[in-house]
Amino acid sequence: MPELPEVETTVRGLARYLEGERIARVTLNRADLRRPFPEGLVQSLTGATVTSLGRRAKYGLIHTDREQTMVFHLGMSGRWRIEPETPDKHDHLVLETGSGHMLALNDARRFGSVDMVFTPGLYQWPAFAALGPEPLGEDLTAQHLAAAFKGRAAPVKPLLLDQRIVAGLGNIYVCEALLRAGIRPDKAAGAISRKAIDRLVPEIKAVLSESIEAGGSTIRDYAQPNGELGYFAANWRVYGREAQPCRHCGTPVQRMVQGGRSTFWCAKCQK
DNA sequence: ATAGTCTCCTGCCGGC
DNA sequence: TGCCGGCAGGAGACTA
Repeated sequence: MPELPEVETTVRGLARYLEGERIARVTLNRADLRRPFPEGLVQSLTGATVTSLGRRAKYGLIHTDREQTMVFHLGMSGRWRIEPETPDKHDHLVLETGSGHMLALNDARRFGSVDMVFTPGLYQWPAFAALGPEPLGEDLTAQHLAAAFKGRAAPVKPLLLDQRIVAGLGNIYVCEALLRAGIRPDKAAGAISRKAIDRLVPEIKAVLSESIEAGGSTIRDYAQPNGELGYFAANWRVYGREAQPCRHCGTPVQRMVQGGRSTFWCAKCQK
């Protein structure tokens, strides 16, 4: 499910149930996701009060009053289920708050992760230290991307999925941003003009912002027992639309595989 | 350093 | 109906 907008929407939804709340009970229903749950996770969280929530790239952050932050990643299939009416076999970690809310981290494929990190050193944590700039922040500039692309023979699309270059983009929004900027996904990154990069940066920010806004407007859905939080597929211009007309020019959308992952693009709009 | 491939895991969908 | 292959939002470990 989750790219940056989905994680952001998830965090905002969780905040309504967790911010200022004491965690009364933590239940682990298995020992691991992608990696084992951290040692002492239950003990670290139980009795702690959540001071605030946040997000870095595709990671959600649950800060506690013990200088410990629970860092979660949703992988491919992760989601939080709010007040689930019935347990699900993929509810791997369950939090119960002092005021009786129940929140279940559900992840069928278990590509996600949970870590507890010392809050004051959070951004020196190795996984975070390696991340590139937040795409919605001021650090993602055309200059930054131009420097990252310089001399690179690799196609631009897989490079934009590299979290060291931009932190938070995933397969869907990279496809969408490249379409909007009119850049071929298989163009060598180093061959992309500064002018095209100047178009790309605002389109990255726009597509992410629009998606967060759409998510925010349907945040009510998030609180439903099934915990579904969909992508806003109706707004996609190319992703998942092979052979359907490009929403800009009507030409059938193409699909190709790059690095083992599907890329959707328009041969007419993207040069 | 860079580029490309493979893998983890489960669920779903389409074809036969 | 049931089986099988292919595909899926991510990312890290490999290899050349």
